[in-house]
Amino acid sequence: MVSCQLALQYVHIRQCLLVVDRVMFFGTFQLLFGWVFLLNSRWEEERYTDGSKWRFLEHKGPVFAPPYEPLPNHVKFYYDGKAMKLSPEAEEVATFFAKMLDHEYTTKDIFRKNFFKDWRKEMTTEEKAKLTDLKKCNFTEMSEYFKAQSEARKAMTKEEKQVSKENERILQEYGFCIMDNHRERIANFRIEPPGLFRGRGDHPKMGMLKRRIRPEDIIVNCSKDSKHPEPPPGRKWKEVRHDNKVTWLVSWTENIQGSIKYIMLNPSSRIKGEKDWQKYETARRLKKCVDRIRNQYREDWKSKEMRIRQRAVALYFIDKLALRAGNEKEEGETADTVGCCSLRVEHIKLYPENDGQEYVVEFDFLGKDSIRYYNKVPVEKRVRTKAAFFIYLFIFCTSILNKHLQELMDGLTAKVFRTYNASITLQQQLKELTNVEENIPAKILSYNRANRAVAILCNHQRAPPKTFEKSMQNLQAKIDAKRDQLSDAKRELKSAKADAKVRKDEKSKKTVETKKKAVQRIEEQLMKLEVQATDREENKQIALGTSKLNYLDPRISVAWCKKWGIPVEKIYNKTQREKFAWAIDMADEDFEF
DNA sequence: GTAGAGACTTAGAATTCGATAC
DNA sequence: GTATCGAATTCTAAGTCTCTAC
Repeated sequence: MVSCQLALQYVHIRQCLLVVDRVMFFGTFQLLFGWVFLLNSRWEEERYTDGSKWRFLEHKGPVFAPPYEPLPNHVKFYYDGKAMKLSPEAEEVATFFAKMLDHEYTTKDIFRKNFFKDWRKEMTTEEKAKLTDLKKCNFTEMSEYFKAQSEARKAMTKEEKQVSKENERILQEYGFCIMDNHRERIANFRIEPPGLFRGRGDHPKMGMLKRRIRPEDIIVNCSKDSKHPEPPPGRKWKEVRHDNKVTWLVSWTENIQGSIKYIMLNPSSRIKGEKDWQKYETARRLKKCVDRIRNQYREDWKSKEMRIRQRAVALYFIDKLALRAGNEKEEGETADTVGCCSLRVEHIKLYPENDGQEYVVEFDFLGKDSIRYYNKVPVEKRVRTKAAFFIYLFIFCTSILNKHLQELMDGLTAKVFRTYNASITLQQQLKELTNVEENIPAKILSYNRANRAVAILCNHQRAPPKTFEKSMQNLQAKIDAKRDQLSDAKRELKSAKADAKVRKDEKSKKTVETKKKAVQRIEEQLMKLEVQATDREENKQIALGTSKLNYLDPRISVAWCKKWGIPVEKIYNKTQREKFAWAIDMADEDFEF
């Protein structure tokens, strides 16, 4: 606990020191406050005991999507083969569809149906009467126009620079806020532009119109004593709130699901960094009592109460397979996806014996983001018997499960098991796979393999990149060329050696040395390419970044780097290093998760 | 105890950036 | 200088979990 507090304090101190770096942007005023903040630690304690998340918050408000620009007259929309001028409202919605014309979405019935229904709401009475069949609508010319525009944008190098200057200006003006005397980066300061809703999987609402968000929809959150963000001229905010128990700066309600959207801080901010660190500390606490909890749920399999037996089986799956909790969802409102507690009978098959293994459970269901989870696992005999009850009779409620977990350990929820099992797997895999003899590229391949083991555990998949085959071919071509280069270099070395044997002079000896070095250099380059190819092939369908960013305690990776003298830059890019700054500064070689 | 709102994290796809080869 | 392609970044959907009102 003491070390946790020290670490937390350290993070705060580091944040204050960062103010020095930021003085270029922010001036000495900020620097001065940074140090006052550093010295006034009592202030900190107060913030953590009264439940507030901040003392002072000031920002400029959100950046709205640019207004709709009507299409030039020569770009036509056709209905039933005839050109037709649409009203601006209907035209805007039509452009959303036109921009997606090449996408598979526009071929799906639900998407088309939802789009057409919402599009008609934006039409004038005459348009409504005339446009009755989506099949007769021709958006090709619109689509071609947008494609040409995007090509032209790519070609304009100089003007592009103007755009990025403008982006930088907007970033500096709206992309930062002041929270407790620190200038913090805002994650998503731009309001989501209007468009067509793209749900994942078979989403019943795909294609619906995501309406334009106006200042009147926006709730702004800031300090009472701050300079409040101004709405655009002649407009009003929905509300200006001063709630320091929450971390969001701006919120609005979206029209598809009726859920609230937020503008929050960047992962590099103090508020997010501390939360992340706490998450890993909870997972480390689980490590200390996981044996007791595992014994307990094994014991519970024998319980006379079915409720307890089922709970124990669910927990076993969450622990062993890193399944998500699986909250209940409103039927028909979202894609049909499940997690552990919402599994249904059709998602599981039970085998007394399968492929030479006893008591096998086969899982086949769509999880978060409609990613398929398929796994066949041998389980303990009792589980198989209880699982039969579980899937027939029980749809377990996650809040009851979490309540039980809370009793087992303070702060324990189903999600903590995922964090714990992911991090401990990485630590074990790194120990197992890192070979002392290997050079840095080979060690990094081992590091990536350890990461992949975690990604497989957490079922982090991605669609193979469209350019995958081509990129593999390119890499293979490079490897072949390098191999040719190597055999040429070896041949040259051989002949230089023979030459030196005959001549026996200094010049030919030097030539041999130079040729030797060339061979070594090419061998190293070749190995690097081969490692890269292996890595890319193994990564084909695995979303490596997800586990790396959300489940793996960065101190494990940083400690591994320190142990093998590998620069942290080799495993974390700039953004990742900013997010994990707390860990990079703190972790040492002996860190044990 | 339960439903729903609210706040926050986790997630893969889409887009943009920038290094490299020519 | 430009084209290409992989990496980095952005975007926003889709989860988890807590809290509150009944």
